[in-house]
Amino acid sequence: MIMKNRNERLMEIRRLIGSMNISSQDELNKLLEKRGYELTQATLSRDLKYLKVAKMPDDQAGYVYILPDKEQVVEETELSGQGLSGLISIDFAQGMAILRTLPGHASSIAYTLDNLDVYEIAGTIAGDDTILLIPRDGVTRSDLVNLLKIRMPGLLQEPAQ
Amino acid sequence: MIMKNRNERLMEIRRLIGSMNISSQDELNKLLEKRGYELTQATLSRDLKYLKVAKMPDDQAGYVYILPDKEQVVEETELSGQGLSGLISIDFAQGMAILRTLPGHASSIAYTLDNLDVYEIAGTIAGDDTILLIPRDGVTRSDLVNLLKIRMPGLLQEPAQ
DNA sequence: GGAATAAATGTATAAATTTGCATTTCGTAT
DNA sequence: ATACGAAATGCAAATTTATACATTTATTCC
Repeated sequence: MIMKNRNERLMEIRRLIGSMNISSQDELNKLLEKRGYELTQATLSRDLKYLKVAKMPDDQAGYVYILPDKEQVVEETELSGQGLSGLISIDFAQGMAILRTLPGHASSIAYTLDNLDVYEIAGTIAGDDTILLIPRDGVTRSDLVNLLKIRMPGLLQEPAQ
Repeated sequence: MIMKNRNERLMEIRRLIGSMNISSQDELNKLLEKRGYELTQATLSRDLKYLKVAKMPDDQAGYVYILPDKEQVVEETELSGQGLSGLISIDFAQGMAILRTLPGHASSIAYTLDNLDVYEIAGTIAGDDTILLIPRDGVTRSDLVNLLKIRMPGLLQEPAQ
């Protein structure tokens, strides 16, 4: 049986937790099984620790898992202002993202992106008006686009597929 | 032995969790004991659920409890802009807080405060330029001042004690 | 006040999560 | 290819957390 790799699984876990209310590791594990992943609850516990997923009380479901939101904290402060306003577009090639920026803006934007400290971004390299963003394995285009949209609403235009 | 009441305990739990890294309910319970509270882990579990305290993985401590942060989410959007800019001052009397606002601003600010949906605020009543804010039992002045400071940095001047 | 009702808590137990240790898998260098 | 070290995982036990049920404590309504 072909075992999908860990990074794909981690991304799938993020997607699941981000898109629905999940109350226990067993519940999450069943969802993962349906998607072709096979693992024990112990591994799941470690995955959630790695992803910094928190379990929070919820009126409806009792308890739900939530993704870490350095996002809201860092983002609103660092990005909304002028932090990322020089960003022009995103494109994808060779499994990586190429961000175009205004001349001279690349390194500061890349710096900001690095400091988001999000799972999806493995690293960045900046030139003068271009940033090469290396996504972690398993991260899709739309994952990245969504990520960036959240952080710079209005600034980002959908890249041509 | 005089048992401090539940609300005081809940506030103390919030303070403890907000100010230090706590990794388990037993650990928290011991801290509470030192402060004169006596309760079982079961009650603590219920308290944490009531307070919507989440347990999140942490590089240092393994796991730590964190306070819910509707704050950052709601706040940045609803308040930073003009939502609370009409607020002038805070004062305290009879265990309640009296907020002064620009004329006509009271009810909209009170509405915003209500929708913060934070534990500390039991309720509000607004006139034209004054808001009566009823804190929950056990909530101190500085609790409230800190709460408001977080939401409207710069807008709030320390009230005369 | 006293009965009735609801809220809070304890006890004991079940459920859920974490972790030490052994094993397997994977990558890398020889 | 083989050997080595590191990373990932499973298994089982320990720890931690949640909850059903009973009891106590507080509140409300006559």
